Amino acid sequence: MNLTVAEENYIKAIFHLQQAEGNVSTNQLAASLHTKPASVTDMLKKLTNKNLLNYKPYQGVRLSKEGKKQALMIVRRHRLWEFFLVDKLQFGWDEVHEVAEELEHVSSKKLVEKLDSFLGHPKFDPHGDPIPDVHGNMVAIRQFNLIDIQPGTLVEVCSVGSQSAELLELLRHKNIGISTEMLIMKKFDFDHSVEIKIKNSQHINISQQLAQALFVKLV
Amino acid sequence: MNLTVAEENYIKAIFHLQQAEGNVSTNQLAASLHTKPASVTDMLKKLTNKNLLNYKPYQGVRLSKEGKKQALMIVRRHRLWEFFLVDKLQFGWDEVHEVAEELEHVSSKKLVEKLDSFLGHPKFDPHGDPIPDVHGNMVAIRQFNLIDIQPGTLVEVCSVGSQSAELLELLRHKNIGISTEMLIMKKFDFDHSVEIKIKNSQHINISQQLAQALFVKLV
DNA sequence: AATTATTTTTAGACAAATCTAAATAAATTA
DNA sequence: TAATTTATTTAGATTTGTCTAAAAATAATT
Repeated sequence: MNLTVAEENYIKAIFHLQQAEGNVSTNQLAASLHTKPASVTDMLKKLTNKNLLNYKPYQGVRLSKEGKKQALMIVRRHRLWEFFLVDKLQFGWDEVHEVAEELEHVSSKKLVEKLDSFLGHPKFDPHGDPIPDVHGNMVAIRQFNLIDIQPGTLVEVCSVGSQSAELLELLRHKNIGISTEMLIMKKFDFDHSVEIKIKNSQHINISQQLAQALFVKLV
Repeated sequence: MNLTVAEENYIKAIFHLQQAEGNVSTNQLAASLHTKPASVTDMLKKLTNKNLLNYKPYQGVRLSKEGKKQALMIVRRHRLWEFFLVDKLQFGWDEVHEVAEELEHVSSKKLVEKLDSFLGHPKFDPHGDPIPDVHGNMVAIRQFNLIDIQPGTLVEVCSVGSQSAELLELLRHKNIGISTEMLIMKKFDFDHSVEIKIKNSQHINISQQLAQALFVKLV
């Protein structure tokens, strides 16, 4: 099953839209892909012939089993590259999307698996979205960057943004690890640092850089 | 100047062919790109309109100044990605070409420059071909991988394949550095190690891994 | 120099992905 | 329910990059 760039973009857009809504409409897709409804109809027919979609005219569309499998692999590539760009190339997490849109279409199986190993099999991308594994499995819950959490919220650390020795050293020093629970106390505008309180411990301050490297879930 | 993948592939092919020969013929290009002469003629007209080529019907073609500039940036991306694949993702140097063919078309300026920094501004790709810098300048001489040199040859170290601490430690220990001259004595089939003699020093043995990381020129 | 062979270009067609404009189906509202 | 609005599909055209077959230019050979 070899897909063109255009086909992959349709599959990915349908995947994301059908998470929220049920069946995805032609107009929704056209808006999402910055194209016209007539073009969408054409492509839906084509992808239906390839058994990637369940599509009935006027009834909207959903991914077939095979379509979902393809979508998960595209999302996997996209999020792995986003992680690479932030963790290795020092991109800001807000400037990686467009570049990852291009890299995701390089589909060498070997490249993707070696990249995954090189990155240390990350579970979440820099936005906190889960990265599907090689079989398409991924964590269901949405994780948040600590920097985005409002004061007063109780959260639990789920994963860290990189595996660098420097980060791990700092985490050990602050006694923060996976599944550490913490209450967000205050955010300081001056340096974007965050004051937190770890269960049965004192208040500590976390720098912007560290907060951006911590992914948490609400408890 | 935004080029399509097809256009970039033509520019790159012309660049490589005009190194060897003078003007590049339609048939040569068709063979090199696995396409038909008629298709080549069409594309040559198109690229000529974009001022990337100097082309006269029946007279063959050469890159214009702007075309050469574009070609050098494509080659730069290709070789940087090849270096990345071998040095970071542990690909064999003989299996990177096809993947790099795809990655080279991702043309984000920022991506390429950050990748270059991340890799330590390498001067040669894993095949010993020079990597053009951001201005299109590159070393003229062809370098060779030490592993490919025949016994009896006198060579001089020009660059090393990576900047890892582990490699640098080993080189220091063996007293090998840039511009070290060495005579290749013997190659062992069992482990692909190489016996060399450094000027004014004793014979030493170099492992396959180390030999692959050393780039030399003939003296 | 005339003929033959090779190379290159032109002419016309095709698939992929898109578009506009018109037609049709579905949903909404009076 | 009928009329109207909105959503979707069809029909036909366009662009990009390719192709085959035929024509034209160049090169090689007798």
